[in-house]
Amino acid sequence: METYNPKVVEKKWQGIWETEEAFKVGTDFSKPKFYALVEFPYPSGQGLHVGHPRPYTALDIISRKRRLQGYNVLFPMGWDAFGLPTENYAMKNHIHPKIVTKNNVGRFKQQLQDLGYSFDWDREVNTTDPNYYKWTQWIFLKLFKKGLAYKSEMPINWCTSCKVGLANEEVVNGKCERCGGEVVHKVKSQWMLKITEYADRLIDDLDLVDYFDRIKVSQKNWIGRSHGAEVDFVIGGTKDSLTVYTTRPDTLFGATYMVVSPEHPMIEKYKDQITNYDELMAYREEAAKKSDFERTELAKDKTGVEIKGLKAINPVNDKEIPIWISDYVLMSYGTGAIMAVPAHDTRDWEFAKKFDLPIIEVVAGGNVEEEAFTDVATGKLVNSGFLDGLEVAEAKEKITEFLTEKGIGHKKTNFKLRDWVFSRQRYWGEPIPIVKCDKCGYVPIDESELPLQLPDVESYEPTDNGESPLAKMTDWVNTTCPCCGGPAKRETDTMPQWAGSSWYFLRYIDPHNEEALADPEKLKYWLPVDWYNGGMEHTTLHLLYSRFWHKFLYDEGVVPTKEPYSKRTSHGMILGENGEKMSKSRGNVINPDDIVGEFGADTLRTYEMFIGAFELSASWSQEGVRGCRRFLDRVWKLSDLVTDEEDYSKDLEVTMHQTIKKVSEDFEAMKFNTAIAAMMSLVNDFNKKGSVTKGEYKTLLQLLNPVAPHMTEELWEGIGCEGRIYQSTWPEYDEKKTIEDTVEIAVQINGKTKATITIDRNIAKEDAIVKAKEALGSKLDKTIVKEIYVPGRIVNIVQK
RNA sequence: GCCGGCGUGGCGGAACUGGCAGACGCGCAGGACUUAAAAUCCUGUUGUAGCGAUACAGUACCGGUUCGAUUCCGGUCGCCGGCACCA
Repeated sequence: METYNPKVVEKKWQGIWETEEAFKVGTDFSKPKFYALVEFPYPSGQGLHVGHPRPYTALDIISRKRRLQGYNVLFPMGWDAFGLPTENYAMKNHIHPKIVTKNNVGRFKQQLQDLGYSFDWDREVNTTDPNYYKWTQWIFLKLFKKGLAYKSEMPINWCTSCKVGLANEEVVNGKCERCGGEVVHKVKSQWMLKITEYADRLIDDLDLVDYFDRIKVSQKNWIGRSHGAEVDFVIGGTKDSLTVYTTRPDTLFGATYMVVSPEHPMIEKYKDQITNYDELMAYREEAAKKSDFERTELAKDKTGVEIKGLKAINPVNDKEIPIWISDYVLMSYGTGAIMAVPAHDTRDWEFAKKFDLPIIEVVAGGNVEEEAFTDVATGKLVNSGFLDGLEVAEAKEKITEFLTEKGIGHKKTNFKLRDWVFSRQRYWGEPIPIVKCDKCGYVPIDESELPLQLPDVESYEPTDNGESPLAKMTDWVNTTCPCCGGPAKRETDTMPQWAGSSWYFLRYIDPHNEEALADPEKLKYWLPVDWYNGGMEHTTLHLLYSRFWHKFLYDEGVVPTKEPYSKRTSHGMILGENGEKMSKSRGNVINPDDIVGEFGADTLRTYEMFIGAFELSASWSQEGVRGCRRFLDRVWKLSDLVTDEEDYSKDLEVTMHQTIKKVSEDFEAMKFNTAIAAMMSLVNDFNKKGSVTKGEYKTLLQLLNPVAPHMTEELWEGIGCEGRIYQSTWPEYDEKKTIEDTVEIAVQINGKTKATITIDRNIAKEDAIVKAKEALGSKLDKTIVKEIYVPGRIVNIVQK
């Protein structure tokens, strides 16, 4: 055969696959299904990054294998195309974001097609397509009608550079995740989604799914569920009480003061009784000025002011204790107030030391003068009246019962998770389908009016007062109230980028349906997604948001499953040759087009799978790419050594069965690197032997096909096989034939290998020991204490 | 600080439930082919000593369990990722 020319081969087969509709999703619902999903890309102006093909190739391999195994496979692709960079580019170059998106999508699509992925392109979706975002808006209306979308005046994270409100998740170290600009607090009326309503289920239902452990752990930490109690402290001289949340009700006897957040409403309420109100206000103002970043930066140095004129009463011992304000207590968590137990909480301890407040030990086991004793596993209660002598866990139970009986407290679960800030003061996003009427308030538009299309505007610049560019479109903004028919104004904020990506996997199932988000019968067949792979960076945001929406749609009867994805895996990043993250400024960017041009798509695919453990990050190596091309060249050249024999040759039969087993299992476990290594070994075996039977070669081509689909199709045809390799059946192995009859095992003395022997696999222990002793000969020179034989593995003689 | 992960040749990385450490690839060295180079093919390649068979050491470090530890346990150091005053 002539030399391997990927340029010709790859174009040829991409054309054939398209003509033959090779990867069109099957409609026979009696067949088993497999839904493989990769995160759809944001079509940026830079084109495909060399990191994209890693997860795409991985699931392309799984998908191609599943097709050969007889499944209906849904492996779709689309575009998460709303977003800031497009809008920024549009602003700078005065091109409509629609056009920018179209161009970028065109480029991305061509690049993906050049890589030979088996996507069914008839199911392509685009979040910016009105026929798509119609349903994003439809879901929003459902949320609104259920009271899960609400408007709230609240301090939001405001990026001073992008002039846009950000979700908590978009703020990294007090900076804007996108532009690195300073983030400050700004009070604005925002649309919020009540994800907190689903907090428990988002944790508990993780038991129903198969996710990488670290993904489950991150989700749990992010939701941050904690169990404790709320306790009421009476404010001295009033009938009112101050409620705190604590996870350590057992330490109640050690509460020597209280702290409330600087924004706590009780300060206003008791303004008249407070003698140092001005001082408190000054402190509050200082705290408000600090950005979140500064607040955490200065975490170690506690500040605060005592509220003079008010005291609280510790409900268990009736002691009068002071109340302080400090910015280490957050208004947004718990009740905005805490009971301080300096002996057993590190922050309270630091605060007490600084302001010289009493520290009372109530759990024995540490030295509370030196540091807070926070261990809950070992200590016993002291100085705690009826709790004395109990373990922490018992004391918690007992005190909570006591508080409940007395009506001054109760069990309480809290979450770190906050509601989702859903508004963006931006143009390039889904319009929120709500109008505001002075009489009727916020009114949803009628479903029949969907999609509510984005109007064309003159300028995409956000306004300085923080309003969306849409606000300037008075023709669009002024409308009538769907409820009373009076004059009303449209909502001008748009949805965040996370909206469209929260349900896109549903639309792939029935992308052209005009009557519904998707046909229920189809949803029933295809859901849940069997295997979803995506980046670790999306575990706390996208993954959580889409699980939330899915659960909501489940409650609404729209989707048939509680969870959207039954399995979730994550890939590692691809770094530059110097081991650093690829970036223009570091000058270490690899362009996938260049690799495809020089070596071919099959080589790029093979290399990215061979580069290292799939879930770990890996550095690029141009030499490594060359090595993979060499491997493919060797497979190619092997076609000259193919004999007519359809069976496996006797001497390689075991190796063949072993390799099929290894590759089949390793693909499933995403151990692509070792699967490829096994195929390289097999090729080395063929070359050593100088020939390969047609049967052996066909199997090799089928095993390699998911990784290098173009080349294997060409060779399949080249050696005169029937049909296409994509229509063939995944090779089977016989477990019995993966085991050699004879095996070479190690012979050890005291655990150190001294010789090897070749024995029959089923040899009796006695015979194995005899053979081993023969092999050791004079090395056995002491008294034998023990003889160990692990069948098929090792003989170990212990001598003294 | 807390949570998660990792530490193996010159490099990327293998090693099933504790059983011959270093598969496979890269690089390097030597050889074949060539006028020559590239490409390709063959041989070697953890370190130390030895011509050699071989011996000893060796999976971040210290210790433990075991006939036997890269794997399990305790401690130390280092790197990466996430969260970060969440009461």
